[in-house]
Amino acid sequence: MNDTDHQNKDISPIAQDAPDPVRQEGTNARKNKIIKKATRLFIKKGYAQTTMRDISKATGINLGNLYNYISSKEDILCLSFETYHDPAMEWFRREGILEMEDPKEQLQKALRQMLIAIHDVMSEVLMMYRETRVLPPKFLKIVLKKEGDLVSLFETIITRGMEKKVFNVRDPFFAANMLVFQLSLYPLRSWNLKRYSREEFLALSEETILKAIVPDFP
Amino acid sequence: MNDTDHQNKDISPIAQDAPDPVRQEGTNARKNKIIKKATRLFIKKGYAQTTMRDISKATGINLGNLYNYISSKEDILCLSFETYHDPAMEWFRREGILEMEDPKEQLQKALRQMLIAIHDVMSEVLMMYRETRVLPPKFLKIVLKKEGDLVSLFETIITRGMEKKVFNVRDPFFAANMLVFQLSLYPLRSWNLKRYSREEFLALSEETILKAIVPDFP
Amino acid sequence: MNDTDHQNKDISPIAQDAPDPVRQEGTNARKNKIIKKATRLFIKKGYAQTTMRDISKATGINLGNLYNYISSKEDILCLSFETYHDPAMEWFRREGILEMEDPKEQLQKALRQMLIAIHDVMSEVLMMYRETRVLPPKFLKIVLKKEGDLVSLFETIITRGMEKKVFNVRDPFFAANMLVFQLSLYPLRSWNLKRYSREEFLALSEETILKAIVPDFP
Amino acid sequence: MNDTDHQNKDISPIAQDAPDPVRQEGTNARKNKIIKKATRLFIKKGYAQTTMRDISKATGINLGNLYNYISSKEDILCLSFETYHDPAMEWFRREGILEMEDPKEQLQKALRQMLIAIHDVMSEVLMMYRETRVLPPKFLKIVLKKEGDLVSLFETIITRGMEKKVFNVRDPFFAANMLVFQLSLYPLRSWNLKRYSREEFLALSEETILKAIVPDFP
DNA sequence: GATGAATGAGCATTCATTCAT
DNA sequence: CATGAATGAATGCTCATTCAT
Repeated sequence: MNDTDHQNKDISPIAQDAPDPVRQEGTNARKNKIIKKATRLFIKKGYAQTTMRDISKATGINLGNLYNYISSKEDILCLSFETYHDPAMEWFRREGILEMEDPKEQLQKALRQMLIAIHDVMSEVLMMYRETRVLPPKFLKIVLKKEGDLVSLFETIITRGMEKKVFNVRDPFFAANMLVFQLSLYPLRSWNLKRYSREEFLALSEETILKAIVPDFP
Repeated sequence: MNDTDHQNKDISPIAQDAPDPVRQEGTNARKNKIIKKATRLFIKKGYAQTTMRDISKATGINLGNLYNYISSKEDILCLSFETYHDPAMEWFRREGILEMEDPKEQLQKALRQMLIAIHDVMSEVLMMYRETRVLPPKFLKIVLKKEGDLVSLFETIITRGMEKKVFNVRDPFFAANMLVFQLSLYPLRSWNLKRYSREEFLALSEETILKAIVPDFP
Repeated sequence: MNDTDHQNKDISPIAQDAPDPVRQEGTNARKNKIIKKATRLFIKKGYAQTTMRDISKATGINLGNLYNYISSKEDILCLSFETYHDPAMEWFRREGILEMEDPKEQLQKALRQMLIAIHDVMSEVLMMYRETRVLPPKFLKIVLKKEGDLVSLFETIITRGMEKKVFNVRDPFFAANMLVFQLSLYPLRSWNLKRYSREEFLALSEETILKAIVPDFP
Repeated sequence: MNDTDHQNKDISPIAQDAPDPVRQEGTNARKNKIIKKATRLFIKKGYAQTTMRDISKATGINLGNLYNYISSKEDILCLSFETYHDPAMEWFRREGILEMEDPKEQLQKALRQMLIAIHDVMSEVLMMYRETRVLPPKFLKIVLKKEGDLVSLFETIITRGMEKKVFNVRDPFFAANMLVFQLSLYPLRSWNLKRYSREEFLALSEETILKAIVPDFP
């Protein structure tokens, strides 16, 4: 009731870099465990089909006790989104990609970075595509905003490349949308793409995506 | 009790076009109505959040009576997949695309056809992406098979174009997968693409997709 | 959700007088049974300590099925209040007390009427005193309004008697409040009043209450 | 976590008045604090709706630690009854009312004393009326016994007044019951009596109550 | 004494499905 | 075919109380 829900900024991956590991580490470890295990269940069975009892069993944490770490089942889903959604963009920014000079190199590096990131959490991405609907409206807005931001980032890169005449697309915003969407090819279509090794897949994706933007590629 | 929201105006169009007044028409019309209304509910609220009571209310068919037309809630989902999944490929075949000579023209026509088809049932496509997980394994296999078939079709076209040197991709199977995936851009990303009119969107999609396959396009 | 709760004007005791017993009698009978049995449980164990399972067991109606007749546990409490709260005032009005000429006779009749009515549902009155807190705010307002109306009725009677010099109180509104409160003596203090027969109790109450209002009574 | 609502200003007044600095004072102060804070919660939210966590938060005493001072939630309720129930009668006795000669003066003083006492703890009285049901049978018996004793006290006074011909009631025991009940008018009906100041209310109550006992009053 | 994580029984409510009529 | 009451297992969540530290 009068508790503030969603005090969950504390699961950011940045915490791993923090030189000060002397906190309520136990509590956080528990919380992370819940998120991780629950995410696996959401992936395997779907959010609606996963019960709190499942999560209790999977984490080994007593059902009632679970609620000392999270505030509701929905809360876990939101936390899961935060855990697997944010890092992608964090990594993106951290690499200083926005400061790169050559648009072609810039696009290529950003693209590869994202392809790898998404490939490595592909089940989570698939789950998020599926369960977005269940998010509480407030949180949904945040998620879509972040997703929109990622598109904008690529739009900026593409626009710069257009001005420098190294890229050629009819509509940078559309191209950015398509590009970001294409990043999810593997998570959403992995059942038909098993024949490719990780490296093969990354190379093929990169080439195919860039072809639509960079003339005379490769 | 005093419900009056039985908007029964949407008898399945197929039933109306059929020149054959088969006797079980009534039964079939009912079944189609159930599928259609249930699909709208699945789209709006999600499969898990839609109750049989919702479907009963939406169709105006008594809850118990519903089970005279369908055998379970899951059954309705499968029927919904069939209804909106099959036509796409049916239209595809019906147009005699497979018999066309010029690969470029062939690809272009097939692509446009599919883009239109998917754009017009985009909500249904989005729903299917979301709820695939719920399908019983047996039926899931069928759905994936069909989806794989569609990819194969495009693979065939692309391969022919490669042989005729009018297309240029590194891996036809991969290209076909990416192409089929790109078809779903609108259903899955419509929230960020509202600024485009239907025609604008179709043109942009077509161009972007072809660029990765046809050299010197347009 | 989109059902209209509290469609429960149909439990008024008047229904018993109705010459037309051809309705959804079955449903209503069930609902009344639930209210009645649940009220007994609320009386015996208290609202919070009574579980829906208790009510299911007491009524012989399956737990899930219960919800076809009522919409929530809280709903049952409200229905119970309506059932046992309203009749008192209905009876009051029906007797045409407001039209009586002689204030003394009028007050005496009204008082006796109410004493009897309350004596006969004393456990229910006690329960209502106890559980008022649990009512949803909206419904609580209605209940207090009705209670206030009853006080106003007596205030009117007393004021008229004052004008006619047959009553003597310093403050009619206060006197009416005290009078209405005194009506509940038996429900709230029955544990200490067992020694009196019903008739003894009614006579003593009437006399004691009137003494404070009518000079030289009896 | 970051709670700061520990309003610890209300150490029990009894502890402050006590001239005896017993060593377990700390423990007793804690216990009194628990009772006091819990009572406020019982008043505001009801016994069933108040959780031990609420009490822990309100007192600033750790949840587990709470059980070092009280033995159960029910125990707190009993202690609360004792705290607010006993003083009334203590004050009564302390004033030496039982030794007074003139019955009229005696009744008037006793009555006023009780009216004031109850008026000042009216929320507590209301709470006790509501939650009596929850008391364990053994303790309930004690409470009712005390309440019965209070009635007996007034019965004695009234009987003496009858013998001295200064009072006139048909049944002293009934009159005493009614009188004691009338004392609770304010706690149970305060929502309809806000228009009176404390002094107005006390005067009106006194007059109305006495009218039923003392002939030719005032 | 103090802490707060742990326990597990219990609660109101929902819902797909069945079945007698 | 149609009805709608009936079933009962399941679900998310709460909470008094205990206990190791």
